[in-house]
Amino acid sequence: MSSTDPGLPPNYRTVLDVVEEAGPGSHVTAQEIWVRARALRPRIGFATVHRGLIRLHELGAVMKIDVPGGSSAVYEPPASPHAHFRCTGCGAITDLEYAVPAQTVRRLAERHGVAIERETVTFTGRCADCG
Amino acid sequence: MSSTDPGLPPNYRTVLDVVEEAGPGSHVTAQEIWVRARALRPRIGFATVHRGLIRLHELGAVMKIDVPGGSSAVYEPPASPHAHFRCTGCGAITDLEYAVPAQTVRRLAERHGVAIERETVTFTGRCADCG
DNA sequence: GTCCCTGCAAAAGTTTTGCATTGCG
DNA sequence: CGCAATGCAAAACTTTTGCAGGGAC
Repeated sequence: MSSTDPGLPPNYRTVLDVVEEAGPGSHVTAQEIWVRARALRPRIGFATVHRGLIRLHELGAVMKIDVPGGSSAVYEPPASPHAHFRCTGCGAITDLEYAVPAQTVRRLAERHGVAIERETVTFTGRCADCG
Repeated sequence: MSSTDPGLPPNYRTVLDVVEEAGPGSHVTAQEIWVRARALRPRIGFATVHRGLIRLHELGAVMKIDVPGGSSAVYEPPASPHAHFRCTGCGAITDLEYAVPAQTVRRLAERHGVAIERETVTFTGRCADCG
Protein backbone atom coordinates (compact mmCIF):
# COMPACT_ATOMS: atom_id res chain seq x y z
CA MET A 1 0.00 0.00 0.00
CA SER A 2 0.99 3.60 -0.37
CA SER A 3 2.03 3.99 3.26
CA THR A 4 5.29 2.31 2.38
CA ASP A 5 6.25 4.81 -0.30
CA PRO A 6 9.30 6.99 0.01
CA GLY A 7 8.99 10.71 -0.33
CA LEU A 8 6.42 10.77 -3.06
CA PRO A 9 5.05 14.20 -3.93
CA PRO A 10 1.60 14.68 -2.46
CA ASN A 11 -0.23 14.79 -5.75
CA TYR A 12 1.56 11.75 -7.06
CA ARG A 13 0.60 10.03 -3.87
CA THR A 14 -2.99 10.98 -4.52
CA VAL A 15 -2.77 9.53 -8.02
CA LEU A 16 -1.37 6.33 -6.59
CA ASP A 17 -4.12 6.17 -4.00
CA VAL A 18 -6.77 6.56 -6.67
CA VAL A 19 -5.32 3.76 -8.76
CA GLU A 20 -4.96 1.49 -5.77
CA GLU A 21 -8.40 2.31 -4.53
CA ALA A 22 -9.81 1.34 -7.91
CA GLY A 23 -8.34 -2.04 -7.13
CA PRO A 24 -7.13 -4.98 -9.17
CA GLY A 25 -9.20 -5.68 -12.21
CA SER A 26 -10.16 -2.06 -12.57
CA HIS A 27 -8.98 -0.30 -15.68
CA VAL A 28 -9.11 3.42 -15.34
CA THR A 29 -8.04 6.00 -17.88
CA ALA A 30 -5.95 9.04 -17.08
CA GLN A 31 -9.07 11.15 -17.40
CA GLU A 32 -10.99 9.02 -14.95
CA ILE A 33 -8.10 9.10 -12.53
CA TRP A 34 -8.05 12.85 -12.84
CA VAL A 35 -11.75 13.11 -12.03
CA ARG A 36 -11.37 10.90 -8.97
CA ALA A 37 -8.23 12.68 -7.84
CA ARG A 38 -10.03 15.99 -7.93
CA ALA A 39 -12.45 14.65 -5.37
CA LEU A 40 -9.47 14.50 -3.03
CA ARG A 41 -7.56 17.51 -4.36
CA PRO A 42 -9.86 19.84 -6.25
CA ARG A 43 -7.07 21.93 -7.73
CA ILE A 44 -5.01 19.10 -9.17
CA GLY A 45 -4.39 19.48 -12.90
CA PHE A 46 -4.54 16.86 -15.56
CA ALA A 47 -0.90 17.33 -16.46
CA THR A 48 0.07 16.55 -12.91
CA VAL A 49 -1.98 13.37 -12.97
CA HIS A 50 -0.44 12.43 -16.27
CA ARG A 51 3.09 13.10 -15.13
CA GLY A 52 2.36 11.28 -11.92
CA LEU A 53 1.27 8.23 -13.86
CA ILE A 54 4.46 8.33 -15.87
CA ARG A 55 6.52 8.51 -12.71
CA LEU A 56 4.55 5.84 -10.94
CA HIS A 57 4.83 3.61 -13.95
CA GLU A 58 8.59 4.06 -13.96
CA LEU A 59 8.62 3.14 -10.31
CA GLY A 60 6.53 0.08 -11.04
CA ALA A 61 3.81 1.33 -8.71
CA VAL A 62 1.15 1.30 -11.41
CA MET A 63 0.74 -0.70 -14.57
CA LYS A 64 -0.05 0.95 -17.87
CA ILE A 65 -2.05 -1.02 -20.36
CA ASP A 66 -2.49 -0.19 -23.99
CA VAL A 67 -5.54 -1.99 -25.21
CA PRO A 68 -5.85 -2.46 -28.96
CA GLY A 69 -8.99 -0.74 -30.09
CA GLY A 70 -9.30 1.23 -26.89
CA SER A 71 -8.88 4.93 -27.41
CA SER A 72 -7.04 5.62 -24.18
CA ALA A 73 -4.47 3.79 -22.16
CA VAL A 74 -5.73 2.38 -18.89
CA TYR A 75 -3.99 1.93 -15.58
CA GLU A 76 -4.23 -0.58 -12.79
CA PRO A 77 -2.41 -1.57 -9.61
CA PRO A 78 0.50 -3.96 -10.01
CA ALA A 79 -0.56 -7.58 -10.04
CA SER A 80 0.67 -10.92 -11.16
CA PRO A 81 0.99 -11.09 -14.92
CA HIS A 82 -2.32 -11.53 -16.64
CA ALA A 83 -3.96 -10.93 -19.97
CA HIS A 84 -6.80 -8.60 -20.85
CA PHE A 85 -10.00 -9.02 -22.75
CA ARG A 86 -11.74 -6.20 -24.50
CA CYS A 87 -15.33 -6.52 -25.64
CA THR A 88 -15.86 -5.00 -29.05
CA GLY A 89 -19.47 -4.41 -28.10
CA CYS A 90 -19.41 -2.45 -24.87
CA GLY A 91 -15.70 -1.71 -24.67
CA ALA A 92 -15.41 -3.26 -21.22
CA ILE A 93 -12.01 -4.53 -20.22
CA THR A 94 -11.66 -7.55 -17.97
CA ASP A 95 -8.76 -9.58 -16.69
CA LEU A 96 -7.99 -13.05 -17.95
CA GLU A 97 -5.71 -15.41 -16.13
CA TYR A 98 -3.01 -15.99 -18.66
CA ALA A 99 0.67 -15.24 -19.07
CA VAL A 100 3.14 -16.45 -21.63
CA PRO A 101 5.21 -19.13 -19.93
CA ALA A 102 8.53 -17.78 -18.74
CA GLN A 103 10.36 -20.56 -20.47
CA THR A 104 8.72 -19.67 -23.75
CA VAL A 105 9.64 -16.03 -23.34
CA ARG A 106 13.21 -17.01 -22.66
CA ARG A 107 13.36 -19.19 -25.72
CA LEU A 108 11.87 -16.49 -27.93
CA ALA A 109 14.33 -13.92 -26.64
CA GLU A 110 17.26 -16.20 -27.30
CA ARG A 111 16.18 -17.21 -30.74
CA HIS A 112 15.66 -13.64 -31.87
CA GLY A 113 18.57 -12.13 -30.01
CA VAL A 114 16.52 -9.63 -28.06
CA ALA A 115 16.03 -8.81 -24.41
CA ILE A 116 12.37 -9.07 -23.47
CA GLU A 117 11.33 -6.93 -20.54
CA ARG A 118 7.57 -6.90 -20.73
CA GLU A 119 4.75 -8.72 -22.40
CA THR A 120 1.24 -7.67 -23.30
CA VAL A 121 -1.46 -10.16 -24.12
CA THR A 122 -4.85 -8.88 -25.15
CA PHE A 123 -7.84 -10.75 -26.47
CA THR A 124 -10.79 -9.13 -28.18
CA GLY A 125 -14.24 -10.47 -28.80
CA ARG A 126 -17.69 -10.44 -27.26
CA CYS A 127 -18.47 -10.57 -23.60
CA ALA A 128 -21.36 -12.55 -22.20
CA ASP A 129 -23.69 -9.57 -22.14
CA CYS A 130 -22.98 -8.47 -25.67
CA GLY A 131 -23.38 -11.99 -27.04
CA MET B 1 -3.29 -11.75 -53.83
CA SER B 2 -5.39 -8.79 -54.77
CA SER B 3 -6.32 -10.17 -58.17
CA THR B 4 -8.91 -12.35 -56.48
CA ASP B 5 -10.74 -9.47 -54.83
CA PRO B 6 -14.31 -8.69 -55.65
CA GLY B 7 -15.29 -5.22 -56.78
CA LEU B 8 -12.96 -3.29 -54.55
CA PRO B 9 -12.85 0.46 -55.19
CA PRO B 10 -9.73 1.38 -57.11
CA ASN B 11 -8.18 3.39 -54.31
CA TYR B 12 -8.87 0.71 -51.77
CA ARG B 13 -7.27 -1.72 -54.12
CA THR B 14 -4.25 0.50 -54.26
CA VAL B 15 -4.09 0.57 -50.48
CA LEU B 16 -4.27 -3.19 -50.40
CA ASP B 17 -1.56 -3.46 -53.01
CA VAL B 18 0.71 -1.21 -50.98
CA VAL B 19 0.23 -3.25 -47.84
CA GLU B 20 0.77 -6.51 -49.67
CA GLU B 21 3.79 -5.17 -51.48
CA ALA B 22 5.31 -4.20 -48.13
CA GLY B 23 5.13 -7.89 -47.38
CA PRO B 24 4.91 -9.99 -44.26
CA GLY B 25 6.97 -8.72 -41.40
CA SER B 26 6.63 -5.16 -42.55
CA HIS B 27 4.80 -2.82 -40.25
CA VAL B 28 3.66 0.28 -42.02
CA THR B 29 1.69 3.14 -40.58
CA ALA B 30 -1.27 4.77 -42.28
CA GLN B 31 0.93 7.72 -43.09
CA GLU B 32 3.55 5.53 -44.73
CA ILE B 33 0.90 3.71 -46.70
CA TRP B 34 -0.43 7.05 -47.84
CA VAL B 35 2.98 8.15 -49.08
CA ARG B 36 3.48 4.93 -51.01
CA ALA B 37 -0.03 4.99 -52.40
CA ARG B 38 0.55 8.46 -53.79
CA ALA B 39 3.34 7.07 -55.88
CA LEU B 40 0.67 5.05 -57.65
CA ARG B 41 -2.19 7.55 -57.39
CA PRO B 42 -0.88 11.04 -56.79
CA ARG B 43 -4.27 12.52 -55.93
CA ILE B 44 -5.29 9.99 -53.31
CA GLY B 45 -6.11 11.60 -49.97
CA PHE B 46 -5.16 10.44 -46.53
CA ALA B 47 -8.78 10.00 -45.50
CA THR B 48 -9.31 7.64 -48.37
CA VAL B 49 -6.32 5.58 -47.32
CA HIS B 50 -7.55 5.59 -43.76
CA ARG B 51 -11.07 4.55 -44.70
CA GLY B 52 -9.65 1.98 -47.02
CA LEU B 53 -7.66 0.46 -44.20
CA ILE B 54 -10.78 0.30 -42.05
CA ARG B 55 -12.65 -1.43 -44.80
CA LEU B 56 -9.84 -3.82 -45.62
CA HIS B 57 -9.45 -4.63 -41.97
CA GLU B 58 -13.14 -5.46 -41.76
CA LEU B 59 -12.72 -7.70 -44.76
CA GLY B 60 -9.75 -9.37 -43.14
CA ALA B 61 -7.52 -8.32 -46.01
CA VAL B 62 -5.11 -6.43 -43.81
CA MET B 63 -4.16 -6.77 -40.19
CA LYS B 64 -4.11 -3.81 -37.87
CA ILE B 65 -1.67 -3.88 -35.01
CA ASP B 66 -1.73 -1.60 -32.02
CA VAL B 67 1.69 -1.68 -30.47
CA PRO B 68 1.93 -0.52 -26.87
CA GLY B 69 4.22 2.46 -26.76
CA GLY B 70 4.04 2.98 -30.47
CA SER B 71 2.40 6.24 -31.43
CA SER B 72 0.61 4.97 -34.51
CA ALA B 73 -1.10 1.76 -35.43
CA VAL B 74 0.70 -0.31 -38.02
CA TYR B 75 -0.64 -2.58 -40.72
CA GLU B 76 0.55 -5.74 -42.36
CA PRO B 77 -0.70 -8.43 -44.72
CA PRO B 78 -2.62 -11.31 -43.15
CA ALA B 79 -0.36 -14.03 -41.91
CA SER B 80 -0.39 -16.91 -39.52
CA PRO B 81 -0.80 -15.72 -35.95
CA HIS B 82 2.37 -14.32 -34.50
CA ALA B 83 3.52 -11.97 -31.80
CA HIS B 84 5.33 -8.69 -32.10
CA PHE B 85 8.36 -7.25 -30.43
CA ARG B 86 8.93 -3.56 -30.00
CA CYS B 87 12.33 -2.19 -29.12
CA THR B 88 12.10 0.60 -26.60
CA GLY B 89 15.35 1.96 -27.95
CA CYS B 90 14.84 2.37 -31.69
CA GLY B 91 11.13 1.67 -31.87
CA ALA B 92 11.57 -1.06 -34.44
CA ILE B 93 8.88 -3.69 -34.62
CA THR B 94 9.70 -7.25 -35.52
CA ASP B 95 7.75 -10.47 -35.69
CA LEU B 96 8.15 -13.24 -33.16
CA GLU B 97 6.93 -16.74 -33.75
CA TYR B 98 4.44 -17.15 -31.00
CA ALA B 99 0.73 -17.60 -30.61
CA VAL B 100 -1.36 -18.50 -27.60
CA PRO B 101 -2.26 -22.18 -27.99
CA ALA B 102 -5.75 -22.59 -29.39
CA GLN B 103 -6.65 -24.93 -26.59
CA THR B 104 -5.66 -22.35 -24.04
CA VAL B 105 -7.72 -19.69 -25.76
CA ARG B 106 -10.69 -22.00 -25.79
CA ARG B 107 -10.32 -22.74 -22.12
CA LEU B 108 -10.00 -19.08 -21.23
CA ALA B 109 -13.07 -18.21 -23.24
CA GLU B 110 -15.12 -20.89 -21.57
CA ARG B 111 -14.01 -20.07 -18.08
CA HIS B 112 -14.82 -16.40 -18.44
CA GLY B 113 -17.92 -16.80 -20.58
CA VAL B 114 -16.68 -14.71 -23.46
CA ALA B 115 -16.24 -15.24 -27.16
CA ILE B 116 -12.65 -14.60 -28.18
CA GLU B 117 -12.18 -13.53 -31.75
CA ARG B 118 -8.67 -12.15 -31.84
CA GLU B 119 -5.54 -12.12 -29.78
CA THR B 120 -2.68 -9.68 -29.59
CA VAL B 121 0.65 -10.57 -28.09
CA THR B 122 3.31 -7.94 -27.86
CA PHE B 123 6.67 -8.02 -26.16
CA THR B 124 8.78 -5.00 -25.43
CA GLY B 125 12.45 -4.75 -24.60
CA ARG B 126 15.75 -4.17 -26.29
CA CYS B 127 16.78 -5.42 -29.68
CA ALA B 128 20.27 -6.71 -30.42
CA ASP B 129 21.44 -3.38 -31.79
CA CYS B 130 20.17 -1.32 -28.88
CA GLY B 131 21.67 -3.66 -26.34
C1' DG C 1 19.64 29.43 -3.94
C1' DT C 2 18.39 25.16 -6.11
C1' DC C 3 15.41 21.66 -7.35
C1' DC C 4 11.29 19.85 -8.52
C1' DC C 5 6.39 19.72 -8.10
C1' DT C 6 2.28 22.17 -9.85
C1' DG C 7 -1.41 24.32 -12.63
C1' DC C 8 -2.67 26.42 -16.73
C1' DA C 9 -2.47 26.62 -21.34
C1' DA C 10 -1.00 25.42 -25.69
C1' DA C 11 1.19 22.15 -28.90
C1' DA C 12 1.75 17.84 -31.17
C1' DG C 13 0.24 13.79 -33.22
C1' DT C 14 -3.04 10.47 -34.74
C1' DT C 15 -7.54 9.23 -35.86
C1' DT C 16 -12.09 10.50 -37.28
C1' DT C 17 -15.74 13.08 -39.47
C1' DG C 18 -18.42 16.60 -42.53
C1' DC C 19 -19.37 17.93 -46.87
C1' DA C 20 -19.46 18.80 -51.62
C1' DT C 21 -18.08 16.43 -55.85
C1' DT C 22 -17.35 12.72 -58.88
C1' DG C 23 -18.03 8.45 -61.10
C1' DC C 24 -20.53 4.35 -62.13
C1' DG C 25 -24.52 1.41 -62.68
C1' DC D 1 -31.53 9.15 -60.15
C1' DG D 2 -29.17 6.57 -56.32
C1' DC D 3 -25.35 5.07 -54.04
C1' DA D 4 -20.73 4.64 -52.78
C1' DA D 5 -16.14 6.48 -53.19
C1' DT D 6 -13.14 10.50 -53.06
C1' DG D 7 -10.47 14.75 -51.78
C1' DC D 8 -10.08 18.49 -48.90
C1' DA D 9 -10.46 20.51 -44.71
C1' DA D 10 -11.58 20.72 -40.10
C1' DA D 11 -12.75 18.46 -35.73
C1' DA D 12 -12.03 15.39 -31.94
C1' DC D 13 -9.13 13.16 -28.70
C1' DT D 14 -5.34 11.67 -26.25
C1' DT D 15 -0.86 12.60 -25.00
C1' DT D 16 2.96 15.66 -24.36
C1' DT D 17 5.37 19.90 -23.49
C1' DG D 18 6.43 24.98 -22.12
C1' DC D 19 6.38 28.14 -18.77
C1' DA D 20 5.83 30.70 -14.63
C1' DG D 21 4.76 30.29 -9.72
C1' DG D 22 5.72 28.25 -5.34
C1' DG D 23 7.14 25.24 -1.68
C1' DA D 24 10.67 22.19 0.43
C1' DC D 25 15.26 21.54 1.70
